Amino acid sequence: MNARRPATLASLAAELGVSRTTVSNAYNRPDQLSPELRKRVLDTARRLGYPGPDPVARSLRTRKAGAVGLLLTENLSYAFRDPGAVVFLEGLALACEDAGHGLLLVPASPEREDVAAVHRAGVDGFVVYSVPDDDPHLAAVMERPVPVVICDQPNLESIDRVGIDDSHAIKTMAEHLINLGHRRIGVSCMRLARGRNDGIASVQRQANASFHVQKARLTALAEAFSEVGVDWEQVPVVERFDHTTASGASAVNQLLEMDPEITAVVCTSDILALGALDEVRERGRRVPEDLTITGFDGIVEAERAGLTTVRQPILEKGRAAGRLLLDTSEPGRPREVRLETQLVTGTTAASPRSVEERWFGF
Amino acid sequence: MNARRPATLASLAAELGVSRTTVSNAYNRPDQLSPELRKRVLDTARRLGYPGPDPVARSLRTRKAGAVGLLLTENLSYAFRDPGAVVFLEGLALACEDAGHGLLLVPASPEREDVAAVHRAGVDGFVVYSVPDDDPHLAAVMERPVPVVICDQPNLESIDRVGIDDSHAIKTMAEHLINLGHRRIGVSCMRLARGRNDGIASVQRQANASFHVQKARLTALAEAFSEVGVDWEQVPVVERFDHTTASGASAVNQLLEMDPEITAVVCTSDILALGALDEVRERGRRVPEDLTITGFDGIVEAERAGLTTVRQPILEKGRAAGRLLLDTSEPGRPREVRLETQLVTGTTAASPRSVEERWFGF
DNA sequence: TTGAAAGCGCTAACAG
DNA sequence: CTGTTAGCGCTTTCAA
Repeated sequence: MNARRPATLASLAAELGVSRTTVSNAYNRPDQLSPELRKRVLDTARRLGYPGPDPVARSLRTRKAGAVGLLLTENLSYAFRDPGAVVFLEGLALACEDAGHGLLLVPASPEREDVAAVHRAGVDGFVVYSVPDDDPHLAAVMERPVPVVICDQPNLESIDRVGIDDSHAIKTMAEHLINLGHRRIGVSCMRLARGRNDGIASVQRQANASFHVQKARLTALAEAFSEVGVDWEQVPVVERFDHTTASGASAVNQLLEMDPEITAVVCTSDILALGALDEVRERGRRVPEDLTITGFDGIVEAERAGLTTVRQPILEKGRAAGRLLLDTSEPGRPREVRLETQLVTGTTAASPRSVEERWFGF
Repeated sequence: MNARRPATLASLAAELGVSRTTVSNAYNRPDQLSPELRKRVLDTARRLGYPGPDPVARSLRTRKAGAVGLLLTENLSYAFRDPGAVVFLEGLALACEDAGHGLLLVPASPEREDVAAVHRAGVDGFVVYSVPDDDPHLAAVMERPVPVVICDQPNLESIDRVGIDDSHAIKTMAEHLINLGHRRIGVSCMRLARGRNDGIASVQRQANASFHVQKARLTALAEAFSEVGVDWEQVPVVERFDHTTASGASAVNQLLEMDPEITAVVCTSDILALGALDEVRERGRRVPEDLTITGFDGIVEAERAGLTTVRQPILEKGRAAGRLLLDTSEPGRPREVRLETQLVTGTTAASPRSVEERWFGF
């Protein structure tokens, strides 16, 4: 049992004294041969330990792998550590499941530039989840002669895409804060480029960001606040490479150091915001009384914490990406799915208190 | 760009006037040809839109897919909804990553018996995560001539395995409860067989359970409590098919209905326990004052809730499974990795109060 | 219903 | 350093 390379379709056919076609049909086209013969074939197969047609050989012949490849910026394992990514995966898995396809997670470390894994992947198409414009893995994916769907970023012409209107989404948040009276803010954002930079993100760096989504959000924030007279050049923006709550914590500290007078910290993700929230409270400041903190994504952890944030339908993004990829009818590519977002008014944003209030309490 | 089936290694070779070997070497053995020639090959490839060697054809030839398959009991998407499963996946992904292998999630619904996906999977081996003894998908996996590692269950001779000592683990919990003075308990457990059964699990059903892990835990509980004079036949045990907090909630209700006098509810998973915890508190009972509730697994949500539980190293299980599978040296199979567990004394278990105390408070 | 012929696209000896 | 020879194991017209 479980012997190596025991029998092939050909050897089975020989053993039975029938043609390979017949054996193949026994497995793939039951209606193409008599039930008795089929049974005989299958029985003999069992006896010989023939495990059925080799999937790789079959794939080569049929040009179908029955699997979807997923490429993401991060280490494979990261996908399971980030709540947003997990939900995206769930949605994608749902779509794959429906189509009877497997989901292949392609190992693509952001550090190591090992594109080989992309070349090795036996898949019928790729879903690319939120990678930078200049990602070499993405380039490798694009070379493969299979359909590709990109989620979130980058924003390539001629490629199917699913995402949200980041600019609009964060503007609803900006307006919310502006209406509350905030004019002096700080921004905590995610990685802006492939190179690690944990610190200030200059206006220059913001403009050159290779992560389209982050760039769009920063740009929209700048626009919205500029309109009410804020000089964006003066707004402290800090960037963190790792997407963790620890990053969120250190980022908020840096912001507060750069400008202790800020009344609100806008985070471009819930993870960063949750990290900031914990840190700030731990250091004795009250949220939202002393400081407003907002997030982006709408993950369940954020909801649980009462975070004021922007909710995007992450599960739907995954599902839509999978469907788009697996949809055989091709009604004019490139296609685009743009999902709706929604401002979630939690308990971490309030009007800034006047300086007197801050010093003297109520 | 992105044209269909544009060029093959052979056509490239013809175009260049060299042999296929040379082109192959250009990709796979850079040291086997002059840098100039290699460059010429690669340049021409780019010009012709040749995407590099076809991964499937290569796999067929080399008999390596560069991916490991994962089979689990549940729908693919479930894997991302269950915190324990997510952590397991993370560990497995870590191991795959290290080896540069992809991770293929094989769609295997517990309801639909579609084994085809297992046959289609182009992988170098399978990790099987916690499936019942009689799972048809498992049977299909076993037929494939590739290495297999089983995690948790079932407990097959001749197959590499990673798991914990379930019997010992839950006994530490049983002893803890017994020491606290509990003698009248109820048990909430997970699915015992492939068929859906949301309700009482008779002693008979417990004995016939096809999920080895659950069975081991129940058996060990029965032993431990029998030793102190408890008649296991009288202990209410309820089973839930879906592994959700909602199941945990309904299960605890059913237990309390069956025997309002129980002082502790032992759950065989943290998810069930957390569901029970919420439900019981919502209905006005205090935990642990009025009722003790315990879990199993040690997921972070449990820790956060202060659940008294048994922690098992889930991440390590995933990683160990991956390593075992990918470990090329084969020092005498079948091998087994047995991980340690640890009783976590949280705040949801305490000594049962006497009846008087219950009625009259302190 | 069954069989014969013709590759799918590639790599791995081995010989030059 | 380069080419020749032989398949990997299967499916699929097409004809019998």
